Amino acid sequence: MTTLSPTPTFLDETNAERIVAVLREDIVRLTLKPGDPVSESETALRFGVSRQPVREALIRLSQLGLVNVRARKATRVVPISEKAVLDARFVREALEVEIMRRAAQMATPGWDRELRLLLGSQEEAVAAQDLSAFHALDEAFHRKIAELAGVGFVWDLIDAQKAQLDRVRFMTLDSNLALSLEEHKAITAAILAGDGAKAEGVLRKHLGKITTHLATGRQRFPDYFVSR
Amino acid sequence: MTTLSPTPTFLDETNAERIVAVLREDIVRLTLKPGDPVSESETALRFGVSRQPVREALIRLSQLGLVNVRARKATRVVPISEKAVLDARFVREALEVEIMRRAAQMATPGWDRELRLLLGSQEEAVAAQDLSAFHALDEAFHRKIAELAGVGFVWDLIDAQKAQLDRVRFMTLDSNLALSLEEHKAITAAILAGDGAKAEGVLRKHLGKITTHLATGRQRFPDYFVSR
DNA sequence: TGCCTCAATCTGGTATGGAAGATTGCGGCG
DNA sequence: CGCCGCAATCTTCCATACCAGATTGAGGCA
Repeated sequence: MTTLSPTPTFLDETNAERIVAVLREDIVRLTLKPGDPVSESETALRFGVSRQPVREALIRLSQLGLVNVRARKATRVVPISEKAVLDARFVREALEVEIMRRAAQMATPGWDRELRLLLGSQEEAVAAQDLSAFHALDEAFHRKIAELAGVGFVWDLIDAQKAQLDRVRFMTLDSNLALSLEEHKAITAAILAGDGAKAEGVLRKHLGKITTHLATGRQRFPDYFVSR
Repeated sequence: MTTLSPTPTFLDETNAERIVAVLREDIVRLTLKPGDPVSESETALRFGVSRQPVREALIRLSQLGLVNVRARKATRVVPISEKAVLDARFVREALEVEIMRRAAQMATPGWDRELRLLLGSQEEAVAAQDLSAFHALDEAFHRKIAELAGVGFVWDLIDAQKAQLDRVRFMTLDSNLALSLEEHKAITAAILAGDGAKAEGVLRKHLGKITTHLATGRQRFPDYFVSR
């Protein structure tokens, strides 16, 4: 039974916001499976609140494309759609390519330390084969580059897209951490060298892996996908 | 007094959705000015509904970055922030550059007719100096390219960003329609010729105009902007 | 057996009232 | 005159009740 943290009442965080965070995690990690119904009243019971904050959380999640809310029809976790995933990839790639270009232009020697720090932590995660740690560090790495390039805001958008992509990633439990780390290193080197085109090329390949994950994921969990 | 269309009840469109559309337009067209309070109860009275659908509309608008909803503080139209506008431009440019590249790669002779049709309508709007018609056609043109490139979905994201940009545009009443039309023609030609780099170049310049609008807008309406 | 009908029960959308924190303005005091 | 405190009034957030359409399942009929 998930209950809302009664103690911290973190700043002014509202119930609805906490519910969004929990449900989003449930959906991305496939605890709530694609197609599962997410009833307002049941969810309200689960969190020990009324329907209202749940309802508002679902509105937010629907804007993230994670649930499908229609009048007088059951709200459901949206099935994974190949098109939606590829669209999300398109958006992420477009945004992050531009970030890479900008980062390569702006790079200063001072960046070296910050990036190598993150790469070091990734080394450890790879050595320990700690998937979830690496996943978190992966995100931190990409976000850090955006922040260094002065467009940290953009990462919030990418994060929204990533929800679609992460569901696929969690289906396949992408495990080639060493390769990802190598690509991160290549990206870092290209940026520090001011070679935007190189960074762009590596990034596109880096992100392209989602297509193979998509195929294997679809094979392993066909009923998580929208029929076509 | 704005009242909700009582007749159509368009499909299953909900009150909250209609309110979103109206308020968004009010904000983008500066009928609701940056900093203006948008009270739940007053807005409910205005639309002749209860506070609940208004509240949900405000949640959606806050996710679009148009209003600022905080617990127990007055909800207000977010002031225009130079950074937010430039961020929105960054996002739009990144996405649309990628669309242009893709469009140039995929272009077929069949596209010619569709695009020239829109350009023709724009000619008329320019001749009539009909700003709002041109504005609508401008959006239709960019959206059409995205659709032709098979990524119409992406335009929904751009549309969300455009809300920030359009507020500035409405402040300055950008009137150099002829120049915009010329750029549209250049973009069309580049795409049909398969010259992605050329299309990208023109587009970047096309979108770059926002910076001058930002300057003049800030000069004319300083109190619409966030202080810094 | 198979299908059709209808009622019980589900769904999300809306209305309303109350609660607690924020804001505001007035009145008293130094 | 200026400042402080408090009460009236605002705000959003949440709980509860009700509504109409959708779904479902059981029962009756052919």
